[in-house]
Amino acid sequence: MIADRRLEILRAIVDDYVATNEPVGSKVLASRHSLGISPATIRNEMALLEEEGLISQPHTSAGRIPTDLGYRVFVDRISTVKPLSAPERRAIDHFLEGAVDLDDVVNRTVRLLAQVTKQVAIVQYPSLSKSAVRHIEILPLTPMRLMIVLITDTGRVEQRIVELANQMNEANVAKLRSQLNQLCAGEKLNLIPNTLKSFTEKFEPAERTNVTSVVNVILEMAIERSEEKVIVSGTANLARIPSDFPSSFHPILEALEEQVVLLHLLGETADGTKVKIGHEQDNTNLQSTSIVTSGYGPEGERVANLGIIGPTRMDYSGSMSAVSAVARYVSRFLEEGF
Amino acid sequence: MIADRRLEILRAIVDDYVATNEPVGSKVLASRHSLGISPATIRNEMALLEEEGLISQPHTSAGRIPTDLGYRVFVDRISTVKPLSAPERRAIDHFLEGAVDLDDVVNRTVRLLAQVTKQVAIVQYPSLSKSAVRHIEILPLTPMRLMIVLITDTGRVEQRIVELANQMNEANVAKLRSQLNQLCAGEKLNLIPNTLKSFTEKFEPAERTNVTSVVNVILEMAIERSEEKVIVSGTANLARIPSDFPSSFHPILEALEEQVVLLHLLGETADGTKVKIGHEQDNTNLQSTSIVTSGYGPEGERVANLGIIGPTRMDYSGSMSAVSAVARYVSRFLEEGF
DNA sequence: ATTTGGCACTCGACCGAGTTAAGTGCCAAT
DNA sequence: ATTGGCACTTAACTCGGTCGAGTGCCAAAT
Repeated sequence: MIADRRLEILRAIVDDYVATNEPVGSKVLASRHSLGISPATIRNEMALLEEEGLISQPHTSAGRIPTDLGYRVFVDRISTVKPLSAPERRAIDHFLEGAVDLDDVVNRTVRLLAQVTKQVAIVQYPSLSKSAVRHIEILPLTPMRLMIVLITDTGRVEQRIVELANQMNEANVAKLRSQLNQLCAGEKLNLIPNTLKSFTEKFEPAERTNVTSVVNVILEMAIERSEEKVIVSGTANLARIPSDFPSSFHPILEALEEQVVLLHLLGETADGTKVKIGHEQDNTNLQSTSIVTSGYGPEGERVANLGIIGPTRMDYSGSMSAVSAVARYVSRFLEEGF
Repeated sequence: MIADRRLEILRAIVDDYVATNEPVGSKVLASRHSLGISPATIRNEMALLEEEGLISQPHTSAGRIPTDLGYRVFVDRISTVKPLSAPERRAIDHFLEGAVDLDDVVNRTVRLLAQVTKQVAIVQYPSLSKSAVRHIEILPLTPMRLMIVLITDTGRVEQRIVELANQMNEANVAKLRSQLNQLCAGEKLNLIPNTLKSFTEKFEPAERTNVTSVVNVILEMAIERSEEKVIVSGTANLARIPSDFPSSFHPILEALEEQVVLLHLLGETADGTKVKIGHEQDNTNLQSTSIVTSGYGPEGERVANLGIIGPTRMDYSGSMSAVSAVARYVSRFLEEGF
């Protein structure tokens, strides 16, 4: 069990280090924070904190900096919810006013998040598989070519073009459309394959080839997990303080360009705000960074994640407040519909 | 008029500097390139090149590096089309196979371009205003809410949701849809406002409110220049060689996040491949960079731009070949349709 | 008249020694 | 248990000296 006073000192070290970006020594600590104890006492406590692996010295004659574990303890046991500033509050309350479609919502969100936290923001599109079909539209472009549009209840719209083997007239297209909608409307996407399993069987052989093409495209749109899209904003913030990433941030930028990496980073969607610090992450390119994520989407059924990524030396309280506030607000907005 | 031999020396300096990233002196120049003249002669010529403002010395006892003007002369008068390597050729010939929609095409293009040139790639979506309406679709979501989908002949799809003041039944929606398509199909987007000018007048006052809402949304979609979208890939390449951007590349990353800046950067769409070098650009944040752009789209009517951005010290021949090859290929692909 | 070798000169990069300042650990005194 | 004092460590900075790459210029060679 760690003594309270020692935790208080850890907090002071984290606060100071985050603010100044310089290892903090016992003397400045005593003078800047009024802890009521002398530098010598602080030194004793710091020795113990170091023994526990919560802080370390870059070199013998330098001050201390928190380790990843130190930040972890800070986040879990010390940090308090930092209330957002009035302007931040105001920005978050209004940034989605007048958003026209899902793209717009996601784009505004990622930009706001980057701006408020001064970090790199990441927002995942509401995952298709957890949402339900609102409408399927089939448009004849030419007699041999259809456009299929799939609209989900999260406001997402996917379109594909399908080439037909045989001509298909307007009437048949209309019939197909209404049949498909009758079957699929309101159905969860991951159940669609099951729903359409025996759909093609009802058709005449002459028509069946075309119908099969259409159904296959719809299945593709419904299943396609790889379509889980992620967007990023504020990469410039990485370079704000060059010393944050001593060994060049080329690898970090590289990682941020890979959809797969980002998806893995955001992790499983779930309620609440989560933090991953430095080496707690698998990706070796990102072990000098921390991420703060939160699920969002309709109450009780989080449908995607959003979050920020920055140096391990970040303002955790502020980032966590901002991320969860934005997630809450977007969730509410999505629930209300556009 | 600059003597041929002097140009030959300029070429050698550019080649060497691009390859090594180090100021090049008269001795190495004489040994690496077999120019048939002694270092002393080269020194004399270099003094003249410097007088003309084509090269400069970082400091008195260093070799020479090309100035922006030097690169300009290199690009205009010396550089030859560098044939693409076999693997590059092959990559460019196949990267669009199996692309499913416009998003997919643009995304693949930007990634390929970044990969081939090892620079930051920028691709503009085919501009709406120069393309024509292929189809307008209206879907009733609820009796008070419609979704409008606009499909252009460049394969672009825009959707908006519109709230109605009064209910509207399926039959009326269908009527409206067919009337709108009759009027607009094949029409250039920038002519749409004119086409629909007096459209609402034909309707009963009871219907007119709803029809006006719908028409307004369509006009919004047609006019909306700000919807000109640009995507970027390969920002990690900026950080590949840190010394390329001595004074931190924070400002560059920042500029690359602004749609407006990117659009301005790509400039007017036009045929052919264009190069802007260093200070030839307006944006002060980007004066340590050069950009290579090319228009693409159907023959004779270029509809958007794509290009790359990198340090002024870049392989201009290679970049220009790659950019124009990719532009050519995408144009052909778009012309054929999906 | 051009090219070339030679030579004195310039200036950043590198090296090593010395100094400074921040910070520590330990110990004896409170 | 806390504190002031003190010896110790070490990165960062400074200074002088050397080294080497590169230049410009001039006189000799072609």
